Amino acid sequence: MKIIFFGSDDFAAIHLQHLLKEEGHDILCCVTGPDKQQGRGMRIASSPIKQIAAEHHISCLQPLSLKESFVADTLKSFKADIFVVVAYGRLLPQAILDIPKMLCMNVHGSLLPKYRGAAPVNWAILNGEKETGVTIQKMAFKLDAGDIIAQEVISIDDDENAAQLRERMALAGAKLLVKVLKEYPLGQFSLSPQDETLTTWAPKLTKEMGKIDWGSQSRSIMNQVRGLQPWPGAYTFYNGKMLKIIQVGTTTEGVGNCTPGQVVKIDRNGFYVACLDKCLLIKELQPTAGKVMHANSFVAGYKISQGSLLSPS
RNA sequence: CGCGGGGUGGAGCAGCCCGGUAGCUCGCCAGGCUCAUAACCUGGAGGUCAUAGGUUCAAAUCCUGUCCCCGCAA
Repeated sequence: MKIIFFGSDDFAAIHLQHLLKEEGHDILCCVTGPDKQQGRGMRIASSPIKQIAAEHHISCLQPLSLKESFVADTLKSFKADIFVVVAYGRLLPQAILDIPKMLCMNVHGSLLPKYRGAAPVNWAILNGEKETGVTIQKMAFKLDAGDIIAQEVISIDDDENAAQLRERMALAGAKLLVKVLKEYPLGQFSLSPQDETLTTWAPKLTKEMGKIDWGSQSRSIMNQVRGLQPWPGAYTFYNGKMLKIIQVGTTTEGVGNCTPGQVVKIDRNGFYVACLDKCLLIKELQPTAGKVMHANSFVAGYKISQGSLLSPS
């Protein structure tokens, strides 16, 4: 099939790679966001999609906006069968959606109509879901509201974080995508409309969401730590310095007379911090300017002891 | 040239400002105590102080260059 691929991040990259490996598909062009200055030193970085496209000698469009007039014209000139859109990061105008012969297809990281929006994987974990999934939809102009072509349920492991889950889902999504394209070579996809009444949203994450309130339930803090990986990460402060909390575990340890955020106990596994209901075991963290380290290393070097206080600022 | 932190035995840190003995918590090895232990006691091994040069009687420490790592911000 003649395909034009829209995407930007690593999640999209995995899908693109699977399509490239598959016989019978012709990736005519990739569309991704423009290069921008980013990262330490503000160097110019390009998306993983652009890099893969370059390796495979596929042309790459990086329009600032899809409304620029040359974009639609260029895309039309390829006479593609399908547009595949994965984590592209911006809405496709109707004028673009109408271009491909068959349709625009999107892989979304949730079981639509649940978790429509930018960060479905993170929100599933933040909300403590036990399972989520990937959905392939025929794109409509309304965000993530298209008819469903295929879905696959994926269970969420109890201490899996969003980065790990996302990687598994990218693989599952890529395989499902390849399968769907193979099953319907003529584009006669089965389409089932979404039940709008079941719609929930997964809006973009913010830095602010990462701030840990030790006065919350330990389970919800654990979900926060898991769900905000790798960005923005859950963080707290010790002696005025920010600590990113990378991995935690549940415990049965009570909080005693300790106030939320206080270190109740230290042992081989890490250190135990008082939350609202019980303690949370800190296993792995990262101080500012430091690398990710085991809690024990942190205790050794930063002189954490029973009664030390982690605070929200 | 976006802002900032850092590279010191296997791990994490202190020492640097104010040059002069290699320090702390832990791990590791050996021995001891104990019914027993992730506990406790004693002893031990292990470091070109990132790297190149400079200043000095003397540099982890002061000056200059280089490499590498990380946080913020975007």
